[in-house]
Amino acid sequence: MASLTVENYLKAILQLAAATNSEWISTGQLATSLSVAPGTVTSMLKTLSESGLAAYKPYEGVCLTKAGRTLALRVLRRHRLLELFLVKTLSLTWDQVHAEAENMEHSVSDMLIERIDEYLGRPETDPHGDPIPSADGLMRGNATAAVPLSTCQALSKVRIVRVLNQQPDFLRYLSETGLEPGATALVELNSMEGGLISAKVGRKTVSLGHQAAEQLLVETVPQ
Amino acid sequence: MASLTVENYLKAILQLAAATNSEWISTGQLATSLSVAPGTVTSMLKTLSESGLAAYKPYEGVCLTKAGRTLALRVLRRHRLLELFLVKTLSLTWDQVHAEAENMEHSVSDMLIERIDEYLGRPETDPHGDPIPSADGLMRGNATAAVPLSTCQALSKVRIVRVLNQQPDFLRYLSETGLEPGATALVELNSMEGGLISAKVGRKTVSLGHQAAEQLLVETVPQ
DNA sequence: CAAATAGTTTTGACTGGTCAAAAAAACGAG
DNA sequence: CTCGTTTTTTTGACCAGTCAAAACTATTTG
Ligand SMILES: [Mn+2]
Ligand SMILES: [Mn+2]
Ligand SMILES: [Mn+2]
Ligand SMILES: [Mn+2]
Repeated sequence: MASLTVENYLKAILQLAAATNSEWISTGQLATSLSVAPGTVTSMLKTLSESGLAAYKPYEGVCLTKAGRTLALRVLRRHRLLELFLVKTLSLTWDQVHAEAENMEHSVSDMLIERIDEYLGRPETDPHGDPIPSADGLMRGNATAAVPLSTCQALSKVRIVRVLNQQPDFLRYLSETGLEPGATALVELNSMEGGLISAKVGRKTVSLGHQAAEQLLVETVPQ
Repeated sequence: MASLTVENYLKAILQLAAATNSEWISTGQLATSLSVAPGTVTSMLKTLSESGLAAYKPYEGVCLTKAGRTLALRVLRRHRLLELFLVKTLSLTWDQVHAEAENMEHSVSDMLIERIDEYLGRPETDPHGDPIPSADGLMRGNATAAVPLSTCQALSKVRIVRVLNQQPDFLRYLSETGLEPGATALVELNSMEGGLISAKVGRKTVSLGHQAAEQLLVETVPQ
């Protein structure tokens, strides 16, 4: 029903809102995120508003309605299930699946998504640790108390649960060093002054800048 | 590069040409096949012609160029590999996969298709027995001497290799009766006058009208 | 062969999505 | 507050894809 374009706008609004902890998103943020001219966004926001998918206040920004949020979550669900499916069945790597899912998310039926969900055993997170919205339109898994690796003290034992920066280069670097969701690491050093953090992963010790370590969400593991 | 619409037109031209054994396809045929107004087709044919994908002669019709044929075959390859992949991994039925692949065929990368091809073991035919164009742009498998079931004499033993009519209802009927590609059948009766043909499939005998039997391509099996 | 019919192209219009550049509004120092 | 900067909206234009209906060709058929 909703066009590919509308789906992309709604998903972008949802994700920007999540990333910035604020319901309202500005025209400019959307334009940047979608690589589109600001005027283009303005006109699309009017369209979304007219179709009841978003509330638009000129010069203030946009906010999803119930219906818009539901649709956005459905697209996000398709996206994340597809990512996991491609990793599981075809061994694509986690740095490849995003681009692939970005296109496919608009062209698979609900029936197919249900089959994929079933096949994967109703997973809760995608390959990047991002939560998969449930079939009934809820965003799950925001309960877990994950914190950025950059905030972890030396000697704490942690498990990586989510990666926020999903640039392919960064993801490949993480794969090389073993810092993937599910892996556990022992923090050996966290130096404010040096701006870096070292952790033992497997038998190797890897060091990351704070900037990078902020992008890794971990949960602490009882020793 | 080529839009979804262009891909659909090219694929339709290719398949109409195959179905009618003639390079040239009329505006009207395309309009029917794509469920679009004739005038719409005319203007798209000019576009295809300008981009070097097809040769268009007003009032005569259209014919794919080398480039157009290559692109059409790539789309068809994606379509058929996707169909088989969905059947194999998610147990979709052969009457469901066409609709699904019709949309997905435009949104999967060459890399993904290569992975699927590898995963499936470089298959030569899709779930309907249609040949899968090769990665280097050739239509394979036109060598086999398959004939319509309707032409088979009584007492001949045949293997079903391809189904031409792919209406979901028809396909489901075939599944019920076991007349799927790969299955063998023993022709018990082929009556011109009665206009029907009976064959033993497994332990059951099934009868088909000639119209339906024409849609089943078979190869004879040495007794 | 001419008239009727069938098929095709043209015309004019519309929608959805986009951009560049001009105009307007909001913001933030001083 | 007021001027200059940033952000947003408006304007006018464009492209792809589509339709309905009129105009035109081609093909039948009497
Ligand atoms: Mn997308
Ligand atoms: Mn993801
Ligand atoms: Mn298609
Ligand atoms: Mn098929």
